[in-house]
Amino acid sequence: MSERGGDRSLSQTVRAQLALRDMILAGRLRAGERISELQAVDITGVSRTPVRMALVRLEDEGLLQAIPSGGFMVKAFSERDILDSIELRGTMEGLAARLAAERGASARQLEPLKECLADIDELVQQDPLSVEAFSAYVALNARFHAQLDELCGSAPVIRQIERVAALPFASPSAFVMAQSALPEAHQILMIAQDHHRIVIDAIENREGGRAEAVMREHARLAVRNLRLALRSRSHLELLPALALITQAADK
Amino acid sequence: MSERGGDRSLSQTVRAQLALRDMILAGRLRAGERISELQAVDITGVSRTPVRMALVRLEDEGLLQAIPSGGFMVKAFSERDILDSIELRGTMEGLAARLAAERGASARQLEPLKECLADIDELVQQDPLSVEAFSAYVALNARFHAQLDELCGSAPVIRQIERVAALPFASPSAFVMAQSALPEAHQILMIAQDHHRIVIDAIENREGGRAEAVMREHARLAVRNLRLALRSRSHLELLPALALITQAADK
DNA sequence: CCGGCCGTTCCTGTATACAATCTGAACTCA
DNA sequence: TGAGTTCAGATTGTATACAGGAACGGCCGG
Repeated sequence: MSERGGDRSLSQTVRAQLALRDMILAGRLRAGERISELQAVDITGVSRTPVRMALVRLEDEGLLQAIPSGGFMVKAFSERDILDSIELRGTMEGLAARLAAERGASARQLEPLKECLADIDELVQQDPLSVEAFSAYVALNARFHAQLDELCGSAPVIRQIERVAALPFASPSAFVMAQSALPEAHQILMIAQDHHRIVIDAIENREGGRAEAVMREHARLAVRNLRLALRSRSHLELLPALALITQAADK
Repeated sequence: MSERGGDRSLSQTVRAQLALRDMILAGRLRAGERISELQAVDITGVSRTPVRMALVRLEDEGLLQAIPSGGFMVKAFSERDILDSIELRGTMEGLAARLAAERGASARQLEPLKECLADIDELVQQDPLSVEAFSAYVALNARFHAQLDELCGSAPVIRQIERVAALPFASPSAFVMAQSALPEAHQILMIAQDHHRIVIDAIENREGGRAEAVMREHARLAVRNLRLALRSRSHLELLPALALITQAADK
């Protein structure tokens, strides 16, 4: 237990990146706060070179912001930034779905999607969903979205979707865990699953407009989840990403 | 003339980044080719640390691709990647225009846009457009798009648009210069300007759907430009970005 | 008492040395 | 002859030393 960063098979750069990201998401580095390289060295236990690399990577991941005079600070997000990021993801996933529909997807390509669909179906059948069920849903949901995005067959589109979804509050499953204690949870999950089913149907029938529209609306479920969670103030500790929100983001 | 990289006021990292990007865009580093740090040091004349930084930045700019075992290679793009990137930009600019329309833009905000519109009007009035006029158009067009994107008031949206437009073949003015010798040039420019006018009108009247649709179609003009230029095979030297296209992009 | 100037201190940007890993080729053995 | 192995070269990942510059505090002058 002499090394601090955990698994020694990872490169120092990746280790530093993970450690710093965890710190930021945990809210231990507050938004707007300048994060010096030396400080990051102390946190991560690696030397300045990989720390520097990790900071650059976190910057274009969107969690850090470069300071003109040099160095980085933790980026501040407004609530609106979050909503816009979700809308942005929905728009791009809508594009991906439309392209998939217009260009056609073979039965072979659709098969894993349908399997995923069935798995989720089975999951949401249980009426009182356990926390473990929510966890499983998050994983399956992520897989479904990834496979769906792949269907468009366009590397640039996939790349951009991944970039947006890398933000902790814009990923398809960002606020799923937050609803695990809400009464509306089960209903929302079933609606989400209906969207999943519809988009596959639309792609199968080459209905590009329908596929696009449903994916856009699908993303907006995340907004509903977020609003519900914020309103009921329940289990906010399940949303570490909210530490990044500032009431008045300077921008 | 002792220094190689040019302006000494820029940081070594930026200098290396510019030099390497120029080399790539000029096609002097072919797509798929591995680019070693030492080689980059030779090219740029700076030491390995800033070179490494520049390589990382060029990777998330999208021009380079990380090799699993370490290092980077010049990214290869298919013709379809280019078309998809343009569609992607159109989709996101459409989102920005829709948001601007839905959220409303004040007369004060719209004023610079209208000025830009008038400037372009004046430019496209000349019937045989000079090469200088095309250059001026590129600048004005870039300004118009930047201001339009800003109108949505959403930092995440603007950020993503900029990331896509950073690709040399996806920017709003990527293929304008290529048409400077085409007979259809003047007509296309006038159509583009009509799109500009329509989107402003739509935003002014809070017609979100119309604003979005016209921006999507507007981006597709770039596809037409590209196709025309490729078909006529004229002035391909005006399109340095095409050096990145490979017939069969390995992906 | 307040504002501007100067020095100190910390921080980032850059260069380079070292270590570990990967690549490639030649050589040997079945 | 072909495949496996081992060794050499090169290349990347990491650490650290050094230099330039910016932020901060104290001091002096008004």
